[in-house]
Amino acid sequence: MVTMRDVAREAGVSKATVSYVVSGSPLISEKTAAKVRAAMEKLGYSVNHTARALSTAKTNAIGVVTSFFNDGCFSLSAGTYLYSIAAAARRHGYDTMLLTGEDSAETIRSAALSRRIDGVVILDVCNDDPRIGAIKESGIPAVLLGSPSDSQEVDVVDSNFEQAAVSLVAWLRDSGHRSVLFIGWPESVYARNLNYAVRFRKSLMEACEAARIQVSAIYAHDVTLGASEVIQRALRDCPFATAMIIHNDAAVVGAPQAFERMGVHVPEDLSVVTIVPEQLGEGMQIPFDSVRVDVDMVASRTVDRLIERIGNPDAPTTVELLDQPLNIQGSVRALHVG
Amino acid sequence: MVTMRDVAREAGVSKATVSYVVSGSPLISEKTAAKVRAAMEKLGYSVNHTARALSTAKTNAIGVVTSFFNDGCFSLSAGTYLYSIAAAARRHGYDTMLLTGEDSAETIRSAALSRRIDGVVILDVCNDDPRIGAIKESGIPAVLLGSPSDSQEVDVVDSNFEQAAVSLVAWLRDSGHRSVLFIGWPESVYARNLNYAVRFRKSLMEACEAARIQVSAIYAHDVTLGASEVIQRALRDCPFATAMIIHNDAAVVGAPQAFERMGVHVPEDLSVVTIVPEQLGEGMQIPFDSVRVDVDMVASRTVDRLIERIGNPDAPTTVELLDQPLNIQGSVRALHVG
DNA sequence: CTGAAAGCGCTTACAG
DNA sequence: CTGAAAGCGCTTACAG
Repeated sequence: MVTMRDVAREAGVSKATVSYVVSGSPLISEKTAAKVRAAMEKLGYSVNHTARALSTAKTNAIGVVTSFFNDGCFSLSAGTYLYSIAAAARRHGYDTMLLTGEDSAETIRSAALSRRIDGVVILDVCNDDPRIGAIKESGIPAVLLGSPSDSQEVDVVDSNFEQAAVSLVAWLRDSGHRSVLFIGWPESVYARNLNYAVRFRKSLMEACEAARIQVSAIYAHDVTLGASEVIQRALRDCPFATAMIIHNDAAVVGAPQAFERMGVHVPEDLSVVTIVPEQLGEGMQIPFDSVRVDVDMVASRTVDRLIERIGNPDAPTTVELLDQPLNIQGSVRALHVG
Repeated sequence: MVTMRDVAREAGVSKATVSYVVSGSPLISEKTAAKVRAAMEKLGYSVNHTARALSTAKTNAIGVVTSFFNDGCFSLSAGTYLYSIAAAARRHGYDTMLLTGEDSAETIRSAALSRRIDGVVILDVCNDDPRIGAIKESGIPAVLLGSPSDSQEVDVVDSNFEQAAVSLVAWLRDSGHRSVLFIGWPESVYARNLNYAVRFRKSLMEACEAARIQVSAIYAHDVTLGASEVIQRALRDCPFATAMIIHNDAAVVGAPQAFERMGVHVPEDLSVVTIVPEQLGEGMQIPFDSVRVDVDMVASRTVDRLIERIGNPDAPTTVELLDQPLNIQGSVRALHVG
């Protein structure tokens, strides 16, 4: 292994000078720097990350905690968030560590205590999430990608699911719809208090109430892609509904086939709106008017916030809910009010 | 931050003794060890991972390199592999670093050079994968989760796609089928030489030839879940085929709806077999006779192999292709030979 | 503008 | 069975 010592010797300077060149200090003359760079090049030197980390007390790595599963089934969008977070971290010069463990609160605690990471992003946040306690205890810089009812002074960045619900309801209301079906996640997701599910539903119900829209909620049995069953059930139970709001990635993906099978034409027979991760919408050509969650942007902002927090542990905490755009595709029909 | 010094002072012993206790050396008397443990407990000590890494020249972390995408669309199973790899690594006491970068060969090189990780797992391996060169150059311990045509003396662990193809063909042949449709990944996937796609197809074609089964291959336009289009096209083009082999996760997921829409009954009108990640099969209740790839087992074995390699860089390299079981669900009809 | 030196928090022969 | 000491490869005041 070639170290700074070797480079220093080769270039005829001291270790300190090499170090300054590596970190790009302007104090070093260009002439010396060139000499050092030549030596590094020649020897194939690369700074030892561990040694630097020990010296600076910074690992330049963040952790990301995710369960990967919701309700026992592999989450369709977990990978997307991971990817976007890792990419954003890299832009800041940080590596991303996958913090996967049985007991994720414990995982956070030990990662923090052993100083393996400088900060942590929490995904799939629930209300009363035990991981929040672990963060507070260990004092590790953290950002919740999710907005629990009580974030306990931990930074929050997330999509604005409240606004999303409001804008979808407004769109249906303005188009004259007065009776809608809500297709949700499995009940267990709400029971676990997963914040995005709970927040969207709550806001949706309130918006419908305010708009005097009648809602029937139907929940998927499980998180499967063949979720057409729930849609079928919904339409049977509520034949008078003129519109459907879907918040369930798998059901959104399965919906076009379900409609086709049942001979339901969108929007002639039924108007449909949804909320989905943008990547899902693109890749799968979701044909519904929908709020598109820009995962890359949300992840990016989350990492930005974490880096800021690492840099300034005492700054006041913030809650950022990012509005997501409504994408109109012609799946909502304007009803004649009569 | 509480260090070994603090613990040593508190317990009235030397740093060395504390270190031995932490690492569980049997040389320390139980009495002393108890004293030290009490001090650690009292002060809330936890070993500083970075310092240990510098001292031992081991990071206890592995990297995993994945593109997350195949053909521009988010891979349905990427997350599954990541999750299983991270879990397996954890069992060995290793952390998992997400190595995501534009130029993944370069990413590997720099991670290796800066000694951030002890070894690396490569996913989505292609024939002539440039990352293999980066591995050889940097000399970092590595395992390919995938089996390229030339693995250049790098360890390989993967599902046995050859055997999978053979067993699916045998099953169709024994059931009397003589003309089958093959639904593959988009052509771009084969063009990129993604090893699992290429290997499965090649083995399939050979097995069909040997069994005197006629094959028509149809490729998806893109990797979308609404891949029913390709199935529809296939059935139109080859109405005489009695069976279908699908190797394309998205198409497998979309197939039941596609059949339903087209009024095709399985297995009465058409026999169907597939190969899918087990997690997909479970979660999505794929109703087809299929080879189920046990991702967890493959990932686990991959990590085992990597840890062995890290422990013994000079051991001979191996290629492990793991047979996957055929799962019969009644989607193949026995034809009367006549 | 550059170098000598201390220090980051561990581990590990080695001596006792 | 335990401790003093060197060393891992960096960074960073500090002195010059």
